[in-house]
Amino acid sequence: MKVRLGYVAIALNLGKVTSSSTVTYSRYLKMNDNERLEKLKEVTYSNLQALEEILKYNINHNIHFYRLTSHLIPLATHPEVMWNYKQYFKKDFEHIGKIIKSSNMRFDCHPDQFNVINSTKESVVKSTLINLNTAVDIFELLDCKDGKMVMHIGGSQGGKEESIKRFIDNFRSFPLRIQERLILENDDKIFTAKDVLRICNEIKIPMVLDIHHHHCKSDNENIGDLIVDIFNTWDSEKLPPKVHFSTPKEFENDRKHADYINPNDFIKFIGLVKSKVDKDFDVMIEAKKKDQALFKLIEDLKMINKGIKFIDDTTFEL
DNA sequence: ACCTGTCAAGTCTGG
DNA sequence: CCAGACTTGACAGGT
Repeated sequence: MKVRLGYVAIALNLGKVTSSSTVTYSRYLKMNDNERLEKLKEVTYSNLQALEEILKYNINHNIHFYRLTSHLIPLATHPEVMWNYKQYFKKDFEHIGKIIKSSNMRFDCHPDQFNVINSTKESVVKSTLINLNTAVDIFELLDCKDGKMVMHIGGSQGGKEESIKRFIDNFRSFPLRIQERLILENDDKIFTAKDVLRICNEIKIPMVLDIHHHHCKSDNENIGDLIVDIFNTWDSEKLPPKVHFSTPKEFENDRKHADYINPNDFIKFIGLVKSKVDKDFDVMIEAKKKDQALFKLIEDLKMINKGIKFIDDTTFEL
């Protein structure tokens, strides 16, 4: 059984390099027409350069998967701006797309929490649709066919059952290009792993298990009973199942992420999975120290050993 | 150089 | 019905 490790969005080892620079709308309003377009292009260019640098860093460190920032293109979906970034950066996207493809890197994104598929407000669902379409546009510009969007179910207005029904109805009303790229994750407040599994089975899309969220909100469900079915939601996918792992900051079930990963908890979890299912899978490390936390975990795992055998920088077998 | 408040976007709670 | 919490990084403006 092979397990690969990855991290989220920001490479701290690269210092100030960021692919999430922004132009805020209030800042934008203070500029004249020329300055506006110049600024948007300048920031976008710098974000794309940074993304390329981060991807090369990932490749150099044998990191096989990565989550793209949701701030790559400033104001791309703002209703009063909606500028045509595609027209200016087609070549740059193509170039970066080739880097991703040549390294065979798994490449996902996680639209921000104000995207709510099951919102009771039509305006929110509408802007969510715009944002998700833009995320798909970016995948397509990168020619990234396997890129997925990780989302939560959303709010619970009118009760959980009603909210689930709203989610499924709205999901089915979305264009296929979005449906095909959506994958769903259990959250830390409302929808448990079992809830999300049920939804994923009904609409036939893969589920990402977030084990930290599960500890925050589980309704006493036992993850060992669910893990086989969760992994099975990936059966018709090219990519292996994906799991998010983080260590709580202050106390057990603290929703905030700690700087680093507790290696013993990590080993315990991996052991639990192994006892239930024999499938390769990917673990996304979500920690404040990002890539540094990933590398520290790897060092810790090598030290503790416990039958974990690394077969490349970020992949181990057990 | 360092610190602080603000930023397009949602949801939920509690007054 | 409204204010504040939740929560994250970037950035502008102040010291």
